[in-house]
Amino acid sequence: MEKEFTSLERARLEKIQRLRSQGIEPYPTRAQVTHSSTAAIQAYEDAEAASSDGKVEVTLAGRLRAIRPMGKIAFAHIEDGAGRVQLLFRVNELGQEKMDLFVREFDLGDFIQASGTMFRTRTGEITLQVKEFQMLAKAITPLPAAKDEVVDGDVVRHALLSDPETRFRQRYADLAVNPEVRQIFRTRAAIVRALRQFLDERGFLEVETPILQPIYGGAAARPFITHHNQLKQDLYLRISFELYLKRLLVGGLERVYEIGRDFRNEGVSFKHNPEFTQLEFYTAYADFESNMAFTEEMIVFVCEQVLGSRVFNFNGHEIDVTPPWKRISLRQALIDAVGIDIADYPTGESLAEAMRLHDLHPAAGATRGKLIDGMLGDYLEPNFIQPTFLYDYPRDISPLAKNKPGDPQTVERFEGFVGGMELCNAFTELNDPLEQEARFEEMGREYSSEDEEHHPLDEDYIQAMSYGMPPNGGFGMGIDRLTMLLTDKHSIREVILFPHLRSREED
RNA sequence: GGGCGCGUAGCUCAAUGGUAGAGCAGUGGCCUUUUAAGCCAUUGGUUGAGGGUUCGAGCCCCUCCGCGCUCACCA
Repeated sequence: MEKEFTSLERARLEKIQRLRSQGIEPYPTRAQVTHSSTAAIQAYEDAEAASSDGKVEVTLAGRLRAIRPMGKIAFAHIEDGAGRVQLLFRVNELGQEKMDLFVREFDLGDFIQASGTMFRTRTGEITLQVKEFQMLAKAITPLPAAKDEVVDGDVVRHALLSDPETRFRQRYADLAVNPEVRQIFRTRAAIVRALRQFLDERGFLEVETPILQPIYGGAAARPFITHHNQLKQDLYLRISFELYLKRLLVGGLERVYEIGRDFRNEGVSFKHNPEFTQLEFYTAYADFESNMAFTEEMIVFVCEQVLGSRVFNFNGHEIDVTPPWKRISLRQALIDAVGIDIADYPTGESLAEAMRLHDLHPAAGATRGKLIDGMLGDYLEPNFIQPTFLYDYPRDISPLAKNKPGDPQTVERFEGFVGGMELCNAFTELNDPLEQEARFEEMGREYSSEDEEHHPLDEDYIQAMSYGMPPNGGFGMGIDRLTMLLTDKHSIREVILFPHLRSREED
């Protein structure tokens, strides 16, 4: 397919030709940089404070974000990873030929390098007086942004790229013109770093387990299927790490965690992307109860590391993660919210009938657990704005969790909610191999084999458990959603660098 | 998958069914401390794609593509 250039791009291609005809390489191999933009400004301020006469000589590099030619002089701003700094080009300093070169052939978006002396302009802005400059990389396509304005020291961008489709399809352009987008991903990295530090300091071992799996499991989700050609074997992209991580407990690794990608072949929404990042950890001799306190401690640690605060704003709410978080049983929460005591309805049929009496609409053919889960999502989750642990879940939607003693319908499990979203999910892990096998078979009966959430029986997992698995508590949390909370973004696409979009048809 | 909305210049946006426009960017010119610099001139469009109605369609109708919101779905 022949690439078609716009008139703006053709103008810049002609500039490349002109540069080359003058013996100037528009994409030189190397740059020499002595200071970042902010470091150069700092160096000048330091020299000023010391009232030294020593001139601050620097070589800076960055992307041209503003040019203001005024005849015999021209002001420009370049932006680098640290910030932005003004450049002053003067014909007296450079000569007419170099001045013309800059004004005629350099464009917004080009990467350039400039050397000279730092000084302060009449308006007080610390600026590089340019003695030498060169092109580092010519931009052919103009950046999708208008010029910047500086108001009281703050950069105000006009006509900034806002079309979500372009922003996500051409995330590089979004990042290039929207600095706050870059900040989201710095925050995201800081969150992951804080989680690792927290777990590493507590004796956890970070591990990696298979992404390509012969049997998927550990969650109720439809998998992506792929194929190994040479082995002639279908494989699944993992939907969770759970079953592999717990195998490691059998092997004597008592505290393990993994941060990585899960893949679920389901609909996309503001809080669902087909691939997303998950943290899971498993702790021998822990249980769901101790995991609640551990979760509170971990989230507080992350917030303090990343935000320097336990309080943040999300979607117009001030959220405070200071422990203890609200704790309420799923049963009690549903009594409060919809007036149904699930303990009174031991079967799916009776619960569905009760829901109809309360003018709710039970999904046809759903199991008791799925009905409860449905009410949870509709009537509980959106209202859990402040951090809340919901605990004691129905057994039939939790096939890997251990029974609550004395209550055969309920398992020791909790989910943590913040900002009206499920953030994490944890339970006391089932470690009885015979019961685990029975649970898988139970699932097999209740969910038809056509059901997308049908759980395949992982015999090797049973085999592992039969060697003896220490009692343990497991935990899973969506990193994307935690990032949404800490950056006050309300769509998962904002916190994923390259979110999934439908392919565009070539024409 | 259903419903609602959106798609116009590189970006942000206008345009009762009646000649497709503005700001910024671009191009040419003036301009030696500006900062969305300013001033003068000027280029730029298959209005997402295709079909239909009409004397005439960016606008009305149909199909398709993409995006958003929402519902369904989602341990």
